[in-house]
Amino acid sequence: MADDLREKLLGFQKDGSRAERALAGYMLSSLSRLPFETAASLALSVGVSEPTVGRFCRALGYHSFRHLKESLRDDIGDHPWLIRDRLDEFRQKARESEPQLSRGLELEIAGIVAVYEQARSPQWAEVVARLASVPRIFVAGFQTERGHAQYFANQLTYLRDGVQLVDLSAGNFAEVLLGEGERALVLFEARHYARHARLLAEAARAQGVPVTLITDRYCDWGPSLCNEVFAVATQFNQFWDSTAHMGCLGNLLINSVFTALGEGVEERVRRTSELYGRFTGHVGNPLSHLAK
Amino acid sequence: MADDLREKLLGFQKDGSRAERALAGYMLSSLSRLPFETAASLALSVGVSEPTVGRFCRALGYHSFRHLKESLRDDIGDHPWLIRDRLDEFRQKARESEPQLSRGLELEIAGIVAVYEQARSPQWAEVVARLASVPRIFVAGFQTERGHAQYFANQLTYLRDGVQLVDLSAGNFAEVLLGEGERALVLFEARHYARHARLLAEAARAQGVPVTLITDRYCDWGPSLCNEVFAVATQFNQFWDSTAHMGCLGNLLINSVFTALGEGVEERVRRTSELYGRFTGHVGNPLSHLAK
DNA sequence: CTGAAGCTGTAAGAAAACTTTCAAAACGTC
DNA sequence: GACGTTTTGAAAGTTTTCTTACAGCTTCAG
Repeated sequence: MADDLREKLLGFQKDGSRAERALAGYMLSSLSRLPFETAASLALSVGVSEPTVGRFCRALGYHSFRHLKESLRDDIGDHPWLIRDRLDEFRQKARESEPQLSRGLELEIAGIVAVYEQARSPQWAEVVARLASVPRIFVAGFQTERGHAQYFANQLTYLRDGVQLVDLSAGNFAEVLLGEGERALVLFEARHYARHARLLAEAARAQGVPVTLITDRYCDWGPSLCNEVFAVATQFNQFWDSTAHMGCLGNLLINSVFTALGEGVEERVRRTSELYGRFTGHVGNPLSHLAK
Repeated sequence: MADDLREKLLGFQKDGSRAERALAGYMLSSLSRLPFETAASLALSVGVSEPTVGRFCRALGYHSFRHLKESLRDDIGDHPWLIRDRLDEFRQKARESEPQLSRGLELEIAGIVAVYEQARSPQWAEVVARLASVPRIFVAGFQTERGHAQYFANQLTYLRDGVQLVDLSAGNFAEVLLGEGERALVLFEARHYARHARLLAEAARAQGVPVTLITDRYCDWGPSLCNEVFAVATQFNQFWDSTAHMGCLGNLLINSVFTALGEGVEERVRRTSELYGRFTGHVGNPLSHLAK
């Protein structure tokens, strides 16, 4: 839509009336500051009246200036992007028949970008260093997040020794809390299933075990109990929350650990995957695509 | 000043009251979307009341949420607010130090777009119709894909009766293959762990059970054995494949089924989530964000 | 268990943002 | 320059956003 918007603005800048040209020009030159503007502030800056701004927005195809801003939010717009054509096409086709799908896609992309942005934070570097060095790592997740924890633990096991998925069925967290030596805990948690995760985090903290939390944006206890908190987007214009992006983040984390571990790790990956092959019959080498 | 805000938020995130922690956390994790928010939209997202947002802003030293936004504009002038600009910035900054990260993000976005494209296919509509109508649904996944299967089955159980995760520990697939009545099978599979999945698909096909396969782009047996095949991207310039996007696809599928089921389903979701609450202590209603 | 302090939400009211109406100004056409 | 059309702004109205007042709830010390 921003793509759309930009082109329309350019059009008005050429062929519009006096006020329209002025507005279009100003908006084009300060697109990135638009979210902070209001119809009144724009009117003042450009030197037109407030109703004119409103009319202009309607001429652009929006309902109001508010609506224009709204549609700018999370809109990846006219970026010269790798898949731009496909994205454009999708959005165009979906906009009429399934607008909520198009909106969901935008939110999802924004979520992924946010994940990758976190991978460049200092926090991230700390966790990676820890997961690459500490002798024992525990991974936990409850309810639907158990799947993420399991996936994460599995993958990490390919890279290094001493990774263990925390088992709730014992009814306690003895393995995490009573162990000896340096440890670290990685916790997957989402809003609706906080109880166990929180208890575990509290206990781990009390034991001096560093805790890394991967959660949604609504966790209110994470920062006070955990060493690092990474929040992923969970609302994609769907009927309820999805924690799928935790998988993306976890995966990216694994990848960083792989890089941090350096040389020797590839050998371990090969051996681990051989073992899997022997006992459960998988096919191929997970590193095969690197052998180019 | 923006760092000021950031630090204050971090402080509240740790030591604030319940509402303050929640607000601070949410605001920190979506700082770049803040200009698009309003006190009301924030309140809705975080699950607090509107006055609480106002009070919190005053505690942060601003006069109102409007005022906070206002000063954001001046203070972090060149922080990218539009997702397009954030992408730009990410690519630019990552290009020198972590080029593979930037490339990974591009691939990941392309993957998500591809997932959403599939949601508009005729195949998709067929699966959705089936999952909304058939009395019994079996979900299976092996190795790392078991997590996805479990997540999918859990979510689907919120919506309807008769969903069952296939258990491999029995050593056979009797529940799927010997049952009576109309059934459907949803299978999560990835390249390296194909054996079980393929056997199961073959057997199901022989029994006339329709099979929906969610897999990577390297599955060569899917189309000949399954009624529908959805392939997700799995290579994101990382040291090996990630099946995280299966979570996105599965989730989108669930959402379509939700829509297809129509009216009555919301009541079931509420009741299911009550049960979860009673037995495992989750917090809140997964549909709460729909209560507008 | 009790009471006080602090936190939070509801409901109603104030302020801001936006729209509508209408008349004046600008523009183009003859 | 006169006339009709289009564009624009002032003023008043509507909706949205934020604040205030107050009461219920939670928490925590005694």
